[in-house]
Amino acid sequence: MEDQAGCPVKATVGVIGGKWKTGILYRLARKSYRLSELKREMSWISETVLIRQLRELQAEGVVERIDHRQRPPKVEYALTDYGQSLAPLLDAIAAWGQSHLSHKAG
Amino acid sequence: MEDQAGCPVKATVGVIGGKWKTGILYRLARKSYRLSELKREMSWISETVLIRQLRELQAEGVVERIDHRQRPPKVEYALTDYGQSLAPLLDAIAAWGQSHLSHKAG
DNA sequence: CGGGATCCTTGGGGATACTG
DNA sequence: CAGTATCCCCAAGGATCCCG
Repeated sequence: MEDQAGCPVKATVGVIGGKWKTGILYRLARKSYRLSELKREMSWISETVLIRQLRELQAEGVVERIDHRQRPPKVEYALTDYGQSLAPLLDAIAAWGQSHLSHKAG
Repeated sequence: MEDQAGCPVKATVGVIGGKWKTGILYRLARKSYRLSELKREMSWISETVLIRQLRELQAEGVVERIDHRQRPPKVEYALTDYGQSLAPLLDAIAAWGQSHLSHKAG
């Protein structure tokens, strides 16, 4: 049962399709974040999973990890240049969600 | 641990976030489909799941089921007017995926 | 602060069989 | 053709403990 590789929609979902990835990317599209910041702003995600999803986004080349090599540790996460190409998509997702919430609220 | 309801990104993901939903919606944005057509074009999805995801999309109000009440049965699926508002988003998803595939291919 | 290693849990996806 | 009804499974998400 081949999975019709090469489907554009699947390609995108493969990158941003984790449970929290769009939320992470949406934030990173605005500013770079320290890990502790992300943990605070998305406190409903377990730390393990947050880091795992960041790693996967790195592996896809859309997020970069910037280690400032300081004591105490300071590590930032940001979109790569390539990841920035997702910005319009992320905005579209947020915009539709916004109108959807209004729609449901009446 | 509240899940930060009211987040626009989550609202969208809640609607289109199934494993195959974007693929289904992307097709329905172009034309209405009979169930058997969808099954053929997305033959890698099990029938059970395909129908389940269609039901969920109906429940969200973005897909409508049109029963022509014929023998043999003829049922069509299409986007609702509201679902049509997803079209730009679906295009953006497909467009990014397309460029992503080129990106990886070199 | 920013992780890695481990183990547990769950629900979304899937296979199969049957029906009007 | 267009479904429904079950049962199953595993990968993704999550909790916990430990570390430089």
